[in-house]
Amino acid sequence: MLGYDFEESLGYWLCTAQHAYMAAFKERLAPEGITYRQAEVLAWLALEGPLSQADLATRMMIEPPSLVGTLDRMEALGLLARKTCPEDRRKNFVHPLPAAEEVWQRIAACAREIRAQASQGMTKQELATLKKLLGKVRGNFAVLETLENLS
Amino acid sequence: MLGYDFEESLGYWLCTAQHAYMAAFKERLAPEGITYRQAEVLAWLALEGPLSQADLATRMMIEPPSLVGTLDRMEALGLLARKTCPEDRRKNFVHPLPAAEEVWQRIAACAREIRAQASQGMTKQELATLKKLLGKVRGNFAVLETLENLS
DNA sequence: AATTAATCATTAGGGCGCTAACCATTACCT
DNA sequence: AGGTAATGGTTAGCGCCCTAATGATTAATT
Repeated sequence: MLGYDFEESLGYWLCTAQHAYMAAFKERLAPEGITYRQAEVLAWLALEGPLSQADLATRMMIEPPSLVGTLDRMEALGLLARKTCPEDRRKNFVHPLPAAEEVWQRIAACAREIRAQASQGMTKQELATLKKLLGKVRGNFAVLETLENLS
Repeated sequence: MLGYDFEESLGYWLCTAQHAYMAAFKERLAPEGITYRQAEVLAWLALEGPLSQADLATRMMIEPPSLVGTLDRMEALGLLARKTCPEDRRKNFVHPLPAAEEVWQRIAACAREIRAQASQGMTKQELATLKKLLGKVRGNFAVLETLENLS
């Protein structure tokens, strides 16, 4: 039967921890009437200003087609607007609308709460170690992607 | 603008690390003609034998309706069969079929490879620390769920 | 200048997640 | 026994992920 032993696997711990984190985040977001991905769009726009859809998709680590539906819904909600770039008329720049500002304020508060809750009972040392090791995990896979891009 | 600073957030590291892990896993699984969730079904059945759909959903940390489609597809592929339980005719027990065995062998090998790659360049100490801290994160959210269940 | 190649957004189609609502079956309870 | 939960699986409807293919625009080539 070739037992696999989930508990031993790093993937298991990674998935359950991330699942718990995201579930808590989504739960806090629900009363605000917004989804996680919509919140992330507002976050990136708040941080970097208007972005093209391709740039936004890169930052969110999804493919451009995956973004279309989310932007459609947010546009319908009056949270943002797509404006074609005059210099390159292929591009749409995504602009947050005034209604987005107050929503973003509440969302950022949620994010900070969740962040604090996630690291409860951890020393600064432990937190730094955790981030460092998670970065190492990501790096262990990123190497391969780089090599693939060279072929 | 109330900057949020993604890099500082534990959630950011958690999501990117998990994303890299899962992307690599799915990529290895694709040539086997199977998806991640289908692989997970086979894994649980291999570990615990036939399970009801509700029990399977609990282990996979999803809701029972989310499992229906995946099981339908696997049944169509001839990987498993649903059999109604004689003692409680509400329940379906999910049984792996012979075709699933060879698939599971290859999948388990993939899982072990990814697992090894994820922890490359880490000492046993670091790995243990990482698992422990991830467990702590999960625990920080699990507490709340428990309290909610009491209300 | 005209053709070819690359880039951007979108649609189409499929996989997987959720909640709410619906049956069928079983458990509980007066 | 008979009515009322509670449980197990399903459907319906929506959100979000992917790849492959399309149309529009811009860049690069010859």
